[in-house]
Amino acid sequence: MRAEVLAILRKHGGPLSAYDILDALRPAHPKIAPPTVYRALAALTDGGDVHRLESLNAFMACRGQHHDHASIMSICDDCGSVDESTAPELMKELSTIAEKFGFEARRHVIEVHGVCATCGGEETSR
Amino acid sequence: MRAEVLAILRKHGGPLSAYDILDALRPAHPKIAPPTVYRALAALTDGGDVHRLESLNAFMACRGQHHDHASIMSICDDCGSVDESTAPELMKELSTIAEKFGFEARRHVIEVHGVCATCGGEETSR
DNA sequence: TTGCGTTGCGTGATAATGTAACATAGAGAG
DNA sequence: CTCTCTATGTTACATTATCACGCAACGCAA
Repeated sequence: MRAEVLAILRKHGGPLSAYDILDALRPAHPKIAPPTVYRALAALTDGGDVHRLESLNAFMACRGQHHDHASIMSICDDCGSVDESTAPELMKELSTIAEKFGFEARRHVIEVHGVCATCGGEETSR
Repeated sequence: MRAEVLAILRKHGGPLSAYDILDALRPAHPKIAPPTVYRALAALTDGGDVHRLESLNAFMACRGQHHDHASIMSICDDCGSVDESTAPELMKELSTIAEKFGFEARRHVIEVHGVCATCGGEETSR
């Protein structure tokens, strides 16, 4: 089941809601219900194969190889595309900031909303 | 209405769901419905008086003075407390990373889950 | 005054997202 | 075989969020 969910996410490329995935699974599994999908997604996100986009309530296959460190998700509010990038040193800074208050960081959620290159056109040279 | 919602959030101090707020408003407004609360929250988040915690589906009064730049929300997964901090230079870095792909950043969501000083200080394996 | 646009809110319905609780099925160890 | 563990199926429900419509209040200009 996890493999099927992962395949759907990879094939689609972009973010999908749990219920989009549910619909995609229905042809093959007519009787499928939400808990099955959520369980598969939980296992996949735990394993680092899938990211959850908290600000979209959606899920996306992790591109590239598994990394322990979290990713920066750049979300285009215009076309809905999402780009994944990493910046380990930035994560470290972030953890350090939290640690100043005795906070022990375990999971980073970093999502940047904006407009992607395609949608933004070409101006805005800063 | 916005003022009432803001007062409730400030008084509580921590994060509240929209429906928690709804319940808090019910004594004074017996006929209140979800759209009213969501409209007030939308206006308050737009104005920077309230933060939305995307990974909790909750809302929190902004502490300190209004800042244009986004905040880093440190969320304790144990006790639910949330600390707000800022790091403008880190935001800048983050925007810069996104800009490498031609992405124009407009809104940053940065939420760090972990264990706060109070909860982590004591040994607990609940 | 009247008319007009804007804004905020009420109302009812419904959509979208997520979980709890318990039942079932199959693999592997002893 | 039987026990146990894990994954999944199943039913029902809980939580979070939005849509569409209408109305009342306000400011403001003719």
